[in-house]
Amino acid sequence: MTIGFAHAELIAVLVAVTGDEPRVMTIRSGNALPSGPFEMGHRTLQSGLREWVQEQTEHPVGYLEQLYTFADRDRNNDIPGGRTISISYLGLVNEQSGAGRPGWHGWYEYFPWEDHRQGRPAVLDEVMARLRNWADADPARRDHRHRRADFTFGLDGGGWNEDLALQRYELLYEAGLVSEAGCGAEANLGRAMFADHRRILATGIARLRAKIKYRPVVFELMPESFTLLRLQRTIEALAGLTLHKQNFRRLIEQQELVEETGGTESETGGRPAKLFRFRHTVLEERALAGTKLPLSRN
Amino acid sequence: MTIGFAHAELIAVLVAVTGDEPRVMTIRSGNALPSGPFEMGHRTLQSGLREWVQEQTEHPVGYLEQLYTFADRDRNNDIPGGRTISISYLGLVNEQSGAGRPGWHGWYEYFPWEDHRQGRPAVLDEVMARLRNWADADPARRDHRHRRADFTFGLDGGGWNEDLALQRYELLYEAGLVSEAGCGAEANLGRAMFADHRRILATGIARLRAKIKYRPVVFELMPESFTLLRLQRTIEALAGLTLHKQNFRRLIEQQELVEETGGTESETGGRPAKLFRFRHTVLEERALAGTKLPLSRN
DNA sequence: TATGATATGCTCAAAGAGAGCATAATTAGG
DNA sequence: CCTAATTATGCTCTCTTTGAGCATATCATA
Repeated sequence: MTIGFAHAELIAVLVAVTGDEPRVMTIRSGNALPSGPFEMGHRTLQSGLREWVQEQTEHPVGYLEQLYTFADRDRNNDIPGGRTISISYLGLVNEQSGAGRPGWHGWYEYFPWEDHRQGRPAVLDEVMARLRNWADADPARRDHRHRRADFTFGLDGGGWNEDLALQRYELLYEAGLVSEAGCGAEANLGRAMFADHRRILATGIARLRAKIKYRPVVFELMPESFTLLRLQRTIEALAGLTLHKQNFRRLIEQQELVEETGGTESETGGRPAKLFRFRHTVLEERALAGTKLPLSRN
Repeated sequence: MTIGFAHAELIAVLVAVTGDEPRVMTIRSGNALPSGPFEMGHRTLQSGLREWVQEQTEHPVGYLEQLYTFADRDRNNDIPGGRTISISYLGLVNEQSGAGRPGWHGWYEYFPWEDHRQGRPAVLDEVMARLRNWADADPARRDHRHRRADFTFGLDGGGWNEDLALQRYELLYEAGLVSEAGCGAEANLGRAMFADHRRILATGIARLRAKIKYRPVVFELMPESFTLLRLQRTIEALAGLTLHKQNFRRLIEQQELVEETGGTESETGGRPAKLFRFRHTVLEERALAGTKLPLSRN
């Protein structure tokens, strides 16, 4: 069988949360995600990326997970005689290291419609208005487009679903409301990025938002010890939602994900909060994968 | 920045369920997964793969999802002057088309310990015994290994978790109990495959087992109309578990995934069963992504 | 000392999940 | 025709999980 040739490139979505803001590591003043060649010397993709990120950013990467591999013909950087295959990864960086340094930009700069922590963001009105225009522009697909818009943006009675970040970006792309899709910069919603990097970022956000619900990955973004409110704020930042405080504590405690360090923190302006640390042993203790199938016991 | 060169290859895990057995499309009498070059002519990876599979197998592929991209140095087929990047996909094929044709092999031929529909499979005793030996062989990591084995194989009180198929295979690989890891063929558990194809198959199985719980992908494996028991048996085949019949029906019905066709089927040996069909509109109706976060409404 | 703020404990109702009993509608066998 | 075996389908009951909110505790500060 014949073999195709291609150029291989790694792209990283590095995430940190500082000051209750989810951030992503960027280059070119926030216009692109860090990327680099896949070097032949490395044993695996994963180890190659890890080394390379460490060098370039001086931040140790905790959790690292493959996101997606792109090789579309219409991607930029197409070099004659071959194609570029981009393998993207999601990496989580501890809060401490990833602090206010340059290069870290807030997620919601790129996706202002994704942050619902202060209630429904105002941009959503504009977004929906323009989606309606787009839907109406094609009489044949009008209904389908309206339903799709309502569904992805939570107007169909189902409510806002934070996991649909990628679908939302893709819809806006299709509707020509982001400049990466070729519309003018003046028509662009959110901040644009180089090539398809904003799409890759959306992929990472969606993946992470889904993952924090069934795997204890948030702790990769936290310092060694933390208060429960700090943990809550971190998750809220990622999900773009606010959580019910008491129920959040109940959830964390009943899952036995954390244990008290014994210390307290009193910088909070109120009653001092107990400090907790992640129980690393849970990683080899439990599955945490909630089956929803109605099993029979026999 | 420099660019790495590589050979690109696509590998497909094509799944069908016939006669209550989950099957995978293979070549070389069941020793390898179908694979092929990534041709330059295609617009996207996905479309390229779809075309290629259609040609090679004459089966239309319904659902298609990227699994994982491998580029490890120690993979076979390494050609001097470059590396092979393998991009693997999971594809679902309708039962009808994928029927008893040659090339389709049952999953559990390769992973006999994964099928718990007839109760705990007998091989598990041997598997665990040999894992214990392996664990005891290294006094330093003994405890950790025992805990890991107990956990992945459900002996730690948590019970069997069907989603851990990949972790189980990886553990057996690490323990040298599969011939792909270099142990002799006589020591191998299950049926071996070429290179790392069995690992890729395990990845596909794990992904599919997890996915059927929150996305209505099973229907890609079903004929147009089917009875609820048929649907249940299909899911049971994939999960390697038996389900509680009445509760299964309740679940399906309350989610409004299906609607009656009006017809019935009486080949069942008992009371005739109503026929149902998948409500394709649910795909654009609901999210089906159950958030487990304790939201606050304000 | 009163006030504001956050931390933390607890309750109550509603929704969901697990298990199993009961009844219905067929076919196969006397 | 009658009976047993077999599968379909309806329904109940309990236990757990989730959603919401009240109440109390413990700090800093004006």
